[in-house]
Amino acid sequence: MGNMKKYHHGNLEEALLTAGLQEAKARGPRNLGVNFLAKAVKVSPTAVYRHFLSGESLRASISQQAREELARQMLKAIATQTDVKNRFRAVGRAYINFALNEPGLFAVAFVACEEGPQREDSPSAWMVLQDSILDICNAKLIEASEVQQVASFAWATVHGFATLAGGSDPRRPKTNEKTISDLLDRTWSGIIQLGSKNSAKDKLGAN
Amino acid sequence: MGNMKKYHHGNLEEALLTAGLQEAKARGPRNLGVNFLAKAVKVSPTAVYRHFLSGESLRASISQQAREELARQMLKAIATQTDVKNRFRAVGRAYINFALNEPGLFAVAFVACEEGPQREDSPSAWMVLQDSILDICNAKLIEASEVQQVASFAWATVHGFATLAGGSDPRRPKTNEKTISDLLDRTWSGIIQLGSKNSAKDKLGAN
DNA sequence: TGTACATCAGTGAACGCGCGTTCACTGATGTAC
DNA sequence: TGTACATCAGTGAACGCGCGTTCACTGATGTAC
Repeated sequence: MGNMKKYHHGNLEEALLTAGLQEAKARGPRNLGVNFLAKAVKVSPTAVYRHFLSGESLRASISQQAREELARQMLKAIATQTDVKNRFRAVGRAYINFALNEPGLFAVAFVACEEGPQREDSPSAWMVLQDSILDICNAKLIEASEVQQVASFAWATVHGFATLAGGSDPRRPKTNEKTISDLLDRTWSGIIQLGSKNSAKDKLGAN
Repeated sequence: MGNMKKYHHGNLEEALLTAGLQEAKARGPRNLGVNFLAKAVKVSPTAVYRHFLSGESLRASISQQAREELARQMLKAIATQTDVKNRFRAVGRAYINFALNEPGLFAVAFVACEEGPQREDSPSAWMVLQDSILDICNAKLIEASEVQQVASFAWATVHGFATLAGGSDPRRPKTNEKTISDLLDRTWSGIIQLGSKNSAKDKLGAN
């Protein structure tokens, strides 16, 4: 078997997703269509519809896999860190590194899909990031009421930098160590602000 | 004249851009092609090539106009503010408001164009934001050496939030006043960090 | 243990569509004499 | 002031292409008896 030409493919669904991810790595979201991917896997376009409702849902699945790959890299980066602050930095850095090292995958991960995936992301990049914020809360550096706001802020900063730095704009930010480290420093400052929101209120006046 | 059917259109270039922006407002980047826009302006597709080298360069021009509209709204928002901090907040808020109020235009403004525009953005959203950071520097709240880093950080945060909040992700951040205000507070904290980088270094140890 | 048959996972040809772009052309405009 | 002509800005038909999707089909697989 193995190299025998088989009529039945074996695991076409997985093969399509793999081909999609490979193409995403190489060229981004441009070619993630039914005909293209069917050709890549040496299968007729019709066969795709045995495994996906439509081209759009195939794309949604590929996009989800890209997000999950991002989440895995974030988990891997966080694994070795114990300190709350370092855990957050590791998450942020992994997010940014993913965007810089795999711009195609990153773009595909966040293309606007008409159709959402039917299962939840697992692991979920958003959850990994939020968990790192919850850790900060557990360490009493922020309050429970702040968690959502902080998560939005942190996510926005990291995602924005990743998007801009990985883009084609001539004004795009530098991507050296210093810039990224500085960005995470400033993000950390924004997260804990002036200790906590309450103490900030006490120490400062209005505005 | 006026409602007379003219063979010569008059100002087809401008008409194409206007139609493109209108379509961008309504439906985003999906339909900004030669055939579609030619039809919208009631002109044969070929006529487009009298004014643009290719469909791609037409798209690049539309995208540029969208960015310039963003920049104008930022300028308008900043006009009434004198305080450095409020000027920055106004810029950031205008950026976010634009993304929320005109998601189509915002998406078009930042689509990855293969081909860059031939003239510089004018006004340029990036420059407006950077100018607001320079103001902060002039007010001695940050140092000249920090300006680029701060600009990257501020841009990333605001752009990231705008992108995520305007997207379709079910986890997307809330877009109420409180969330946005909090985001700008935290961004401000990150900008000025602990007063200035030097004083921070003095007060804190390594890491 | 072998055979009949339902089910499943593919094939291959064809569809209509919109895309960007080209061609040879023609109607309108403006300028030189 | 009128006419001839170059130039410019459009027309309309046609290209090849890749897209998503459908159709009637056939080869392979697995299960019942």
